[in-house]
Amino acid sequence: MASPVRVRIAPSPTGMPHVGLFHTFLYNWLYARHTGGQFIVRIEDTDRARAVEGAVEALLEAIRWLGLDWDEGPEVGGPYGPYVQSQRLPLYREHAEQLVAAGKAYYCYCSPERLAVLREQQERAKVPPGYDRRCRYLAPAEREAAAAAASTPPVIRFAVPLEGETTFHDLLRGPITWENRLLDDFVILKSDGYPTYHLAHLVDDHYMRITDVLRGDEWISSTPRHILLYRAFGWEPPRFCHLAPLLGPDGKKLSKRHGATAILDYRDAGYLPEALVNYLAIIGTSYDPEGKREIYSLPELIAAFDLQHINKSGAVFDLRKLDWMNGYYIRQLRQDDLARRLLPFLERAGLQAELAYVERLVPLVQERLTKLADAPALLRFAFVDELDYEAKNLIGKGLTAEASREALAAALELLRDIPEFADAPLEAAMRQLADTVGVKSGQLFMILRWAVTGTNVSPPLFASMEVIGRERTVARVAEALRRLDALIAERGRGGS
RNA sequence: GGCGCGUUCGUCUAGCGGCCAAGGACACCGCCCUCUCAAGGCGGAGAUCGCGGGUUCGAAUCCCGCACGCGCUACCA
Repeated sequence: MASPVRVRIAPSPTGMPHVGLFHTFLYNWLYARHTGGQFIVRIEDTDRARAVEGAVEALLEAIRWLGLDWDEGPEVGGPYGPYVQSQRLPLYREHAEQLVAAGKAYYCYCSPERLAVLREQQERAKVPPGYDRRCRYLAPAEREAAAAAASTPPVIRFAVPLEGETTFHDLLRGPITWENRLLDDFVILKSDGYPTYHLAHLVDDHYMRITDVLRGDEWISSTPRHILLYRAFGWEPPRFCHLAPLLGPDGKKLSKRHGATAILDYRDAGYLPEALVNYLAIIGTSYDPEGKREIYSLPELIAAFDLQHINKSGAVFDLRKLDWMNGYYIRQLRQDDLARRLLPFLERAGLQAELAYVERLVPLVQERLTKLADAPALLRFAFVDELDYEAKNLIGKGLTAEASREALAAALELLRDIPEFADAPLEAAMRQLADTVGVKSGQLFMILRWAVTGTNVSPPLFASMEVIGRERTVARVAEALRRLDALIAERGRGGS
């Protein structure tokens, strides 16, 4: 390759960074890493009306959380900075005026009101909407009069060639041709002095030496304008690759109304960054020539990434597959690693614990978790002694209250006396006890499950007992016995 | 309306003229394992490759129409 690949992601800070952005982010990033090129982050904050406080910070935080990075951009700087467009304003004005001086752009004094009326008329007349180029043909005297009459500063519009067509080559889709007459004279510098995307991204891409633009396919129809602008400046355009969007379940472009789309929400819900990266990377493309493998570490993704295998059509973001993948990644984690990651989720649920204790809990839940945030519900019993359940649950399925009580009482004895209070011996002893008492082991176990964990869905019973220890187990079973006795007594008195 | 892009199981994908009466993954169903829930193992159902024409000995793969979906059509990106 002639020169190293330089790609960029150029988000506008108008909200919390979401999965769609990171899908595009990842493709750019992987492309840069695969080719040994550079990856740049540039903040496109030229829309002052839609700016959102904290969006840039959230973006950088999300990048770091996912385990990704950037070579040039905010915080790290670089040779072509600044990397925030609002800090480059003079550059854009200068270039817009340069085009005006060359007769390739012009000041437009039309008011928003006139433009609105114009658009309305065009809609009614069913003609393609677009600026009617009134200011393009103003004589010098008329221009002065218009300038004097205008209440706001003029915008600068690009003078699109009236005839001919513009073609560009898309890396994914081949040549795409547009008739110039379909393009109107778009604004490149707004009246507030800020550039529009069309001007700003292009000037920056040029000076930042961007070689490849991988962006959403909603930009396809704007690309001919960009090509025209590059030509007007006499610059060589970069290569373009327009990516299909991520879709919601309804087949429309993924957006907030589809539910959780902010990357950091996924972090807070207990998704692992490596799982999210893997899923985001895999969706819309493929890495395996056999078409079978889907689990890839970041280094493996970098090695396997290939522009040629990106799909041209939009892909539905499937939460269920992400869930599966997240659970898979959780299962692969080392115990101490999972424990460390679980800590904040337990804490947030009000379950305080030492890392060492959580490490002992991990084997109980590791293969049962889809998300880290699922852990507190499953492990609550290991932190809290007051269990909230109804006494009638202590009556075994198909058993009488009395028979259940007898089994529970016998189990309590056993728990007090058993020499080794551990998983295997406990299970063996309890099976034997069930036999001698005359209940099925499954019946006994469920009674004990309620007694010890307060639910009917829990981690394996005896391993759970071992972890919370003899003392707490015995106390809970004793408490269960009291509740069952109370229930039996109440029934004896004629209660239901 | 105009212009553009797209179209393989419910979803993500493999496929780049014969190896495809279309393979894998998620989800779903069944069986096994099993102290509940999971995990795991095995198996099943699921796409006449949007439709219609061509080209070819042969098309999911090439060409042309049509349909449908999505996108753009702002002093938003």
